[in-house]
Amino acid sequence: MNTEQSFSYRYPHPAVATDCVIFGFDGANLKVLLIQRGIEPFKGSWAFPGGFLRPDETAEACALRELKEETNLSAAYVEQFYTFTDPSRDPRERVITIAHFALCKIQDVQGGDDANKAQWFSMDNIPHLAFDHDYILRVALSKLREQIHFRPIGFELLPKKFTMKELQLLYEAILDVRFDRANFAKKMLHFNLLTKLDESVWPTAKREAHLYSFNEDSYNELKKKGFKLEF
Amino acid sequence: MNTEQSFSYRYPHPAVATDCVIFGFDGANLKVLLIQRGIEPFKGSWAFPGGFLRPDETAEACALRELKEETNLSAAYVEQFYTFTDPSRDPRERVITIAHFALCKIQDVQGGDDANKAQWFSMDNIPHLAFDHDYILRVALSKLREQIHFRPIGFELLPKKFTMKELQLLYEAILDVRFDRANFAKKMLHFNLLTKLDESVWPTAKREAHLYSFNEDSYNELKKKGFKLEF
DNA sequence: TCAAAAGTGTTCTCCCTACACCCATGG
DNA sequence: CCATGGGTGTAGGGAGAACACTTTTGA
Repeated sequence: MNTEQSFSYRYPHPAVATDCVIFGFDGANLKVLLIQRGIEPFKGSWAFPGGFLRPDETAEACALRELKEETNLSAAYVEQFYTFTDPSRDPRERVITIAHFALCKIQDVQGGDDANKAQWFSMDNIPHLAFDHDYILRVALSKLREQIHFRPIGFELLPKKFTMKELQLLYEAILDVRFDRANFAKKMLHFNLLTKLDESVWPTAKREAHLYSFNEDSYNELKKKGFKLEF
Repeated sequence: MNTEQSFSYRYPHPAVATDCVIFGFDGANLKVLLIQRGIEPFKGSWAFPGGFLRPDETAEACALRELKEETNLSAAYVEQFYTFTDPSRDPRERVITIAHFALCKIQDVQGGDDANKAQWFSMDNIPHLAFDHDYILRVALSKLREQIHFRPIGFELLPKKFTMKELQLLYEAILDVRFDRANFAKKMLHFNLLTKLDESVWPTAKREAHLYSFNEDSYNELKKKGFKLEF
């Protein structure tokens, strides 16, 4: 480090913010929660919830706080994925943003939306976003796709109990692929991450389907040994 | 975004820096290039090269500039991997650092080291580092291990021409595993990323070994279709 | 002459793939 | 009674793990 400059750092400090790309899953499509901006710049445009870093909080704490303030979500899984530093990405002054993605069970957020004009959008129907948020979204999705190979974070998007079909639709939506029904189930059950419950449901019609839940203990076991989810 | 605060952002802005974890490979061990600090705080301790973000440069440009200034390296592969924001990570004032890792061919850097007291350290023999750089190094290594599954960035650490043995040792060093010689070669050749050259060398002793080079064209082909390197 | 390094081949096993088949239900 | 969706089984192919064999050289 060029330590002479450390104390007498003569350049103006940029503002530092965090943004939160919130993913959800409605049973068929991957969704993103957006907020409509009330003031300039980009008034009326949709954007990710976010805000400025306070003196005593980490980026993650900031992201969680903004999440709570703007969407009433609290316990979602949050992970920092990239910091965007283009000098002209904010027209007012220089703002760098530490971007996070959050995964949440979509049913939790139904309700307290109206105040902030928050709304879920399907990934294939996203409006043009404020600032460089279009770009940020693309990066977020590609990082989510990478991460899903190392941790079963997909489960954060599902309710506690879910059918094999729902799980498959989720992975298909995230990775934008199609799987063979039978083989997907076999592969998933191999990992020993799922607990087959005694309950079952009639999801849409026709036949009943078993319910599964995610087994956190098995996951912690697997983590120690190291493992990879392959798709 | 809480836009009321955007203009009249009343909190002091933290200083923003970049740090560069520089990985190299000497044919046997994974190495990290460290710089000995000349002034307080942590005077005499080893740390990563890094410095403060200037008003008109991106984080990546800053990382490349610091790399050049402090180690004379220029064309290494650089990738941002995490931003560290703990409020007390710098004892002087609040500094957040956008951390990058750089991969470079170790032979390129031999030479212009002395001025800055730069030195290569083996991963299994790292001294206690300044600031939170011990922690940053652990994160850097784990991100490097993740990335190596999606892009063949390992080749950035090898000279233009290399033997299969060297390639294997590199992957073994990065992932800290052992591979079967025959199976590793078969797997690598399957990807079609390597060009077998007509030349060969006597690496250490005993028998001659074929030389290979990394085939960028095949890699770009593969990227379009999407692929995974599995180990 | 022997050990080490490089190149090559072989076998076994397991898992992924691609289907096929059954069952239960609602229309 | 038939289309649909859930559950399960199976044959084939391919890839990885383990290991054996050969060749060439330096000590």
